[in-house]
Amino acid sequence: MSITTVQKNSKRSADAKSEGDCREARPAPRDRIVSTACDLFRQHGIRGIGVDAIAEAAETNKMTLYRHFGSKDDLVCETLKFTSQKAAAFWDALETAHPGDAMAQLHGWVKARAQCLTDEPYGCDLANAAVELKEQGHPAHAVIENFKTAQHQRLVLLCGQAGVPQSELLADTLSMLLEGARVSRLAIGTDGPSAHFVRACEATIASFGGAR
Amino acid sequence: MSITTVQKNSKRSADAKSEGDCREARPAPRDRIVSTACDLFRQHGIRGIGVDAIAEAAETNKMTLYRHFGSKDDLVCETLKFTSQKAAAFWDALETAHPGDAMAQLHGWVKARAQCLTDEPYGCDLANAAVELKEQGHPAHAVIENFKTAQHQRLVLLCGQAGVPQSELLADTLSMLLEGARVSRLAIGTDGPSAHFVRACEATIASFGGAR
DNA sequence: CGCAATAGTTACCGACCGGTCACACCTATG
DNA sequence: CATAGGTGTGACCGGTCGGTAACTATTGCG
Repeated sequence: MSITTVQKNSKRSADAKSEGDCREARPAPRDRIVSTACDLFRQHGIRGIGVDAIAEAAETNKMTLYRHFGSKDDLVCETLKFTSQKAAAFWDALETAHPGDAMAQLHGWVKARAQCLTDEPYGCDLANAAVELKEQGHPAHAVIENFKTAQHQRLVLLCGQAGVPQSELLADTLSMLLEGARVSRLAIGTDGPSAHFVRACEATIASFGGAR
Repeated sequence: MSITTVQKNSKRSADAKSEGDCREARPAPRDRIVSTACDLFRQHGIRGIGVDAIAEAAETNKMTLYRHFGSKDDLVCETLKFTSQKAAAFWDALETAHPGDAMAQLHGWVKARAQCLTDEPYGCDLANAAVELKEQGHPAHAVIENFKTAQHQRLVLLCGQAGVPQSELLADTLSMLLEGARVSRLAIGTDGPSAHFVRACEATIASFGGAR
């Protein structure tokens, strides 16, 4: 029970004097909260973790949390935006890895997404939030829709640049394959359909004339 | 507030005398609870609705609910089994619609699933439960895994009967397409990739040599 | 009829939830 | 040194949650 309370207060004053320069100066409370909330929402679900537990895990307290975020829903939105921003870097890395070669980028997309499937078996935070937050008009829905639409548009663009005929249908297919692989991975595990995500994607791309 | 409390108690005694035979004798409490819980879990999420609200919506009370189900988790499992059983009837209907013609059944599967996408925009109850219930060892996970595995095996069998080469990969692909279409439909709406679910499936089947 | 099983009612419990308050604390800057 | 702003602390609030107890009402069946 009390194991979770490891090291909390008077950390700055004590450590700053005893350990001297223990740099890597830990992030500001707000950043710690967002990052920690991200993890805990993933582990327990948005409804499955309380703001008090989040604050404690972030080595701060509920009052500070509410000074930075107006409500739990607000915090949820910020964590989803946080995840979205990290996803944006993925596309940049893809382009620098295969500059100018859209088809190679497409195959790289498949490979990278397959890696995500094994590295992050919890699925997509945004999609999971969409499943969990049924309340109509919840502010998170806008964040989710923007993110998912943007991700899909990037894929549509990539398929178009690769010169594939019916590029939009290919992008739709690949989007559904990824989304389905993630939820299948979560529901049945590694031995389900998601095991053949790469083969399915490659076969699909080839059937669209992407072999050349 | 009190609008929800429409007609509750002394229904049997009063109505039986006044209205005479108002048959269609409403289901037993247990069945009403399971059916109602199914709907409410869909609308608000499993964690988003309380047992008290479920009992009231089922025109009974919490005490009766707990006489039939050991806990809320138990009720959750029963509702998931209930949904699973209804899904089994789907496959029978598919076979009677196209007896002996596996390829026609496969195309019928696509069509029927597309219909589900528009009729039931909330996605798959079992998959949603898998997303929402993160607790390790939750009894629902076994129900979900059994159901998803069984559904996929039926599809594998169907693809095999249709004489498609690489039938298992085709089944995997179609499974992921369906699962992805449902979550995409839920996250982005009707204009997302799920809009082209049928075209994606048909193109996939054709590319596997299923056109003959 | 009389009995047993099922169902309804009310109240209650402890735990936890999101959110707020008042107040003490620390640290950087002037 | 003094001041101000961000931070930590603990108590508190009303509400809701899952689950239980005790008692009454109703029903079906021998």
